[in-house]
Amino acid sequence: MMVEKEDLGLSLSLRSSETRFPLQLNLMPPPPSSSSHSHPQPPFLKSQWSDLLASSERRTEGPLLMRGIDVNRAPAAERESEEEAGTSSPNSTVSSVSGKRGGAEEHEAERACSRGVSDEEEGEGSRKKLRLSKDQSAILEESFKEHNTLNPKQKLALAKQLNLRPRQVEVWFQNRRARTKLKQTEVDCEFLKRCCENLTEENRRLQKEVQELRALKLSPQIYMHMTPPTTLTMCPSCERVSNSTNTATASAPSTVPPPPDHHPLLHHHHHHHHHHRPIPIAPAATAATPAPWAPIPLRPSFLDATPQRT
DNA sequence: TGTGACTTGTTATTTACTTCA
DNA sequence: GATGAAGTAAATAACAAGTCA
Repeated sequence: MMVEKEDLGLSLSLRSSETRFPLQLNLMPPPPSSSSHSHPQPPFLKSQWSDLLASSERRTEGPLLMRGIDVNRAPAAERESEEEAGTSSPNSTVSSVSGKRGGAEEHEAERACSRGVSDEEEGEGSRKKLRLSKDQSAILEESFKEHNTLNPKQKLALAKQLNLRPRQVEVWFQNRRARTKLKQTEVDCEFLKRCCENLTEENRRLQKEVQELRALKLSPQIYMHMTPPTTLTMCPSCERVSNSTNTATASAPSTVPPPPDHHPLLHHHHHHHHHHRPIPIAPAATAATPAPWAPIPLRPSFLDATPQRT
């Protein structure tokens, strides 16, 4: 299933109700919908669909309302049939006809039904569109906020409530999911761009700082005034001097002058529980030893790739 | 431009059938 | 030969992605 395909890790949060926190990437698979995926919908009875087809055919005989809500309004008998079919033992997967499901016919029937007009009336290749009323849209939106997928029962109930065909409700939800996902992808993309910019700036700043520190450490004046790191060190907190090679400490206040150029970042703050350890002022990284502050690439590679849909 | 409807491809599930111990 | 488990192909539904109008 597609949902599983998106579980590769960068699946985006596509729920409109989750856009209140649009920067969140949904790395988890969506909750298993209660749709009939795991419990396939029982086939509609052929007789019922024959009736639907017949009623659909009959509609073409009378005057047609091609626009507005009337186009969507299914005959009462049809709606009844749909509801009956949908609510009859949804977990029953046994087909009475030699194990084959009548799905293709049902699908075809529903599609024919969903057109609202006959093929003759429709003309070649034209797509008749309805426009949902505000109320219908609002109810659909509300329902979508609650659950962005519909199980057959919900679909039928909603269709009945809205005087729409189940197929229309289904299409609306499919379109809604797709467009929500698109918007969410755009939002996430914007967020990632901003993240990248921030990180780039941060990286630039840190690299500059590293360069300054290197310059300070390499500066000969500093070394002239600095005690070798293996001899005497002083804890800046308690001003005790210790020898790095032996642990004997001088209780007297240190007479070692502080380095003239005391950069705060060179100063390793010592807490009292380890204040007698020497301050490790390491020599500058040589060419042989790679610097631990190897620059981070300014631009993550994943942002070079344009966001593409799978 | 927004959106309802459609087509196409993918995936999961069910069922019938076959093979084998 | 009968039987049950395991494997497989076909049919189907639901969905995403893309497109049309």
